[in-house]
Amino acid sequence: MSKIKDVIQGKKAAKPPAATGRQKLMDAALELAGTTKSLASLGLREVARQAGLNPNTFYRHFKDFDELGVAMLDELGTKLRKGLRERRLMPAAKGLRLSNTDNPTELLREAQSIISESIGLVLDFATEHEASYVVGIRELHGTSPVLRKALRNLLDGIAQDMAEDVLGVLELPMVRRETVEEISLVVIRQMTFFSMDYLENPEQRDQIKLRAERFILLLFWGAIAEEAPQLVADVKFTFPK
Amino acid sequence: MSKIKDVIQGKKAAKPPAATGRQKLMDAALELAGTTKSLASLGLREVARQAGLNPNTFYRHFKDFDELGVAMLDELGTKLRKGLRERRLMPAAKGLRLSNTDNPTELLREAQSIISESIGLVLDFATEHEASYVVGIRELHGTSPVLRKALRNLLDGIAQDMAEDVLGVLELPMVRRETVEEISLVVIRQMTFFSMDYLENPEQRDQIKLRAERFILLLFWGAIAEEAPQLVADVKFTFPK
DNA sequence: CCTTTAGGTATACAATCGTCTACCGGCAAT
DNA sequence: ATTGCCGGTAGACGATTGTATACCTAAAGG
Repeated sequence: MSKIKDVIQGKKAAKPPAATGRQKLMDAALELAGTTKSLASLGLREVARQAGLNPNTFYRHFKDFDELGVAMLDELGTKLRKGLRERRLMPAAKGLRLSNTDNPTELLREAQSIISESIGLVLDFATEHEASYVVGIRELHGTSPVLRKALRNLLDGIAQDMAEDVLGVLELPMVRRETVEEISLVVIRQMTFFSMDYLENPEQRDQIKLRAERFILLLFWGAIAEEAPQLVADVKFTFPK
Repeated sequence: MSKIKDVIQGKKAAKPPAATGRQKLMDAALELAGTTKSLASLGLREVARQAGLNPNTFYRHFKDFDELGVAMLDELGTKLRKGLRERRLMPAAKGLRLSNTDNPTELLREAQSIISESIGLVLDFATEHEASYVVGIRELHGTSPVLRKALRNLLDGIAQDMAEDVLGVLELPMVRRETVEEISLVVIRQMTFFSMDYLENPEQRDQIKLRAERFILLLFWGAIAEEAPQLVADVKFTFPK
């Protein structure tokens, strides 16, 4: 029972169920930015058209494109951090506290498996939310200072989470807190490269994932070697190849 | 003695001396992209105006914006790799071959100073060519597949250089070639982050540089610990703090 | 019941855009 | 001496852009 006007203008043709105009705009922007252009280079009319809305409606919800961008990245960040936080405590819930200094070899073997799992979580998330993910990484080095800062903060926050995980769950007793935080930061940043490779080369995913794991292990192994050299010599531990 | 037409249209007002139209366009694009927008979002007329040229002149030299971008990044890449290659062989020329396995402590101390120098080279380059550098990193994650691929190849090439440096000059006997190549790649990629931080936070440059050095040391230290654990325990070597 | 407000629409305007066609001077080669 | 191209300009085109003004409706609040 749609009115003539609606038919002419193609209204009410939203994709999923009903979505608030704001969300429609964000979805439209995501769709366009994911395939074609960068967020900052999108046209106001362009997104409005894609959303099936009047150009002016844009102003009702956002005044800038930066504002829209921040909202989008906000959504992305929330989803990501929630997703990671939800599952990251699983080892702790399982009562798995790896502070066993008696058998460091076994400790490291467990640590490796946890790292592998975490990497898997991130890569899975990237795969499932490819569009948002790519847009996010794009804006990380993009032209808008506002969005850049927002992305930096997101990554830093994730790095903090990771550091706390390592310190809390793994309880690596031989590595200083400061070092763990430093490692977490570079790991999270490096993951942007790994995950982009992962998305762009589906046929090499296993290998890329392995590389990422090896990278992290190298860092922690280096840290352990720095602060507890004797341990390294004693433990029999081979890297995955 | 400029003609009236020229005055009206503001011609002949090129900045440095005489530049071929092609170069003028590239400079103009760089100037605009460095401050305001992303390469892909630049307007043909916009750059032509900035270059003091007729819009149509653009077509004489490039057919795409991708083509202009490739040319610019080509220039950047050539400058960068040349600059690095010029100075990278200095240690070798000095006859400094660090394959002294008798005194690994001293070896590592030298290695550290070489790393520090190399990092300095990269950061200095970034500082001296800030505009081009930032644009390059921006396009590394940008929207144009062509430019992305070009940038990837550039980084990969630099990583290869670095790997050969490490293998040739340092001659770390205990680390496998494959590992060195892997480390070089992640180091070069991580340097994009470090160098952006470096440019954006001039007051923290010393600290950022130190972080970068520590990062690299961690990786190599980890690799050594992996493949020659006993060495780590024997050598007395403290990280810079 | 009246009024405000939030979300959406229609129309209009000046500016900018990419591109097409055509013209022009210099320089080199035939 | 003529031909042809290379780099540059001029002008015009239709399309698209961001924004301003004004109108509409449904819901909420008093």
